[in-house]
Amino acid sequence: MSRSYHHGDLRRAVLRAAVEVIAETGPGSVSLRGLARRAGVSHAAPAYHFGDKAGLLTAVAAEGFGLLGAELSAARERTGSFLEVGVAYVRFALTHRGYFEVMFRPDLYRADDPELSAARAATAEVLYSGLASLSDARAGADPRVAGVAAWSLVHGFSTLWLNGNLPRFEDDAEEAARCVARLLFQDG
Amino acid sequence: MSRSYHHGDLRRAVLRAAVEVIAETGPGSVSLRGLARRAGVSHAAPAYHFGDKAGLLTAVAAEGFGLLGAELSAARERTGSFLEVGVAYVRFALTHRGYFEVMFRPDLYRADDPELSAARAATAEVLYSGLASLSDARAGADPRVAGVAAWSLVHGFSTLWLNGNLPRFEDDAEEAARCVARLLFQDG
DNA sequence: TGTACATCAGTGAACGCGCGTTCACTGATGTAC
DNA sequence: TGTACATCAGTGAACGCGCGTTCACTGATGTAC
Repeated sequence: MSRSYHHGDLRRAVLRAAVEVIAETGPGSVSLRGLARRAGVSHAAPAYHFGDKAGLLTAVAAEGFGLLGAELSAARERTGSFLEVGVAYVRFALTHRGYFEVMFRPDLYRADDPELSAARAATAEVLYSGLASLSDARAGADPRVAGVAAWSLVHGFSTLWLNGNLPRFEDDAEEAARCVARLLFQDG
Repeated sequence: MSRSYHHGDLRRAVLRAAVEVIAETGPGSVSLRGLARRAGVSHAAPAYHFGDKAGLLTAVAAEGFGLLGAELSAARERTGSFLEVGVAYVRFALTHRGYFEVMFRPDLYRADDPELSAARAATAEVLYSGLASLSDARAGADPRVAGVAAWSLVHGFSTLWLNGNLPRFEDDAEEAARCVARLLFQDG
């Protein structure tokens, strides 16, 4: 990538900086000037590209939903297990903290952005499509309720772990998540 | 309360303002000057009392853990049901958002503060003491794992609901939480 | 009961800082002829 | 192939703002005598 006047991929550079900063110190400490500094571009460049902070975080969230959807799909195809889809959700949260911390905070971005909405819906589809097998196992359970339960469990585990609230009874977060999820997803 | 030079209960006034602001716009938008304005005191007063923002949020978290512990205890004594303790957790999160949003973000406060640690430990005790009955029902489950599962479920539900991520398939969050939790806490 | 003094809670002016935003600009690239 | 011009990506100086912090201060309260 030439170090000329035109950066070439300023958008990527700023997004990368954003995800790094958010993973380190949370979305609250994102400033356009700070990202510009980290990405090595002029302080006005992020605003030039993304309009404002909400525009930037919208792009982060959209990209994050795309990545999450891909990882959940891959886990389902690789293992055929809904339990493992849940474990993949936790793994995503822990390894892509910079995305995860933004995605579920719609107050931080423009939730009606069409690109974001599409990515979000595609991800939800993956999550919910695995539910048929789960609710078969639990006779009579409303699949929507079962879906929210599954989502709540893996989401809660992820946020509690990320914020350092869980007793570290396992070094391995992924294995801990699997044990925990097994109590709800008994097909595992 | 006299409107004299000495406020009388400036500490309470600032804490109340903080909890209100956090419930409205999140902990990121707390500023000491903003709280002072809202509480009707001089801009330097919050720093005078709490030292800095972390000191203020430490006080918020400590008070929050005290309130949560009391509500969980009350729910257990009122109903004798671990399921209802979980529902009370969700109810607390939704009705005391200003506290809840701080309590599980130890990066925002001084987690080693003794008063806070005590309140936190007392709350954990209430949560975990109900686990014996739960793990009896699930033969062979490690009670620590069962505890983390229960906590993850109600915590995840609370945060997803608060941030507007759950499809509102029920108007009544508390009843929705009860349905969801029943899938894990089968004693309900 | 009255006076003097210390202490304590809170004030408000002043400071320097990083921020978002604006805007005239500049340099590279693409297109027409 | 060469020249002229338009467009587009990014710049950098300047602005006004709200913030946290400092510090000399003030006014109320408590204590000693």
